[in-house]
Amino acid sequence: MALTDDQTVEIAEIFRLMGDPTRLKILIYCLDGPVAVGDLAQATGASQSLVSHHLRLLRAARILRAERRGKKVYYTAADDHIRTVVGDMIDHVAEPTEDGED
Amino acid sequence: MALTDDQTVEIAEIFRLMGDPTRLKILIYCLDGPVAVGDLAQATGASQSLVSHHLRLLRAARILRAERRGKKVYYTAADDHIRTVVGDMIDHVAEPTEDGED
DNA sequence: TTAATATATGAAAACATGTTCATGTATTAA
DNA sequence: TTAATACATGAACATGTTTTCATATATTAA
Repeated sequence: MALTDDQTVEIAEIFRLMGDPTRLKILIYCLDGPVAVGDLAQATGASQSLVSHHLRLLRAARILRAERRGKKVYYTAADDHIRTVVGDMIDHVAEPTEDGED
Repeated sequence: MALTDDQTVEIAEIFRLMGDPTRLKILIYCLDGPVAVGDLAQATGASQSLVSHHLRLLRAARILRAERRGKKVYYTAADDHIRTVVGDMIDHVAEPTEDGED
């Protein structure tokens, strides 16, 4: 399968956003269902401000989607592709390597 | 599934490495079989030096593996998890979004 | 050995990113 | 309106990353 240059850059951008530990933690917490910003800050141990900054990037890239309910804003994974990619990577790290070089 | 902090950081590191366009191009070219460094430089349009620098990072993270044959060094994807993750992401970009927000 | 080819590497320049702090906006309740 | 809660954002600092350039190492051939 051949990708255009734009598509490659687009994919790289998504991987890049997943490539920061704080942001990845936020993303993983949002995989199973909507989580409020405050709860994400608590769960990750990051400041509310930092979580908001990261959420903005994840939202802009359509990795997460936001939904306001009253005072709180809840974030969820945008689609199942995201869930699958992260799930595969978790398998990659959890399982032993093919060639036994662990 | 709960991940340790170390595992999260490890996964983020792999995503981060996939998150640069030049590096991702190199990785994608290596998915289907061994490719020599010079050919990667030609295919990506990057300098030989830059390709080598990126290859070192991808090799160190066990995303790619190197194999020398004579004067040339060939690089391939280290295992099928990598192929799957990149494949899923290609699907993610190639296919329309679930909610039609395209 | 010398020359030619192929790849790797160290240092520096140019650029990008994560984080904090202070402050701004939105929502609800009194 | 005022106060309280929840989240968002701009500016600045600190740190990290990508890229280039020059040079080094490895392999083969003459």
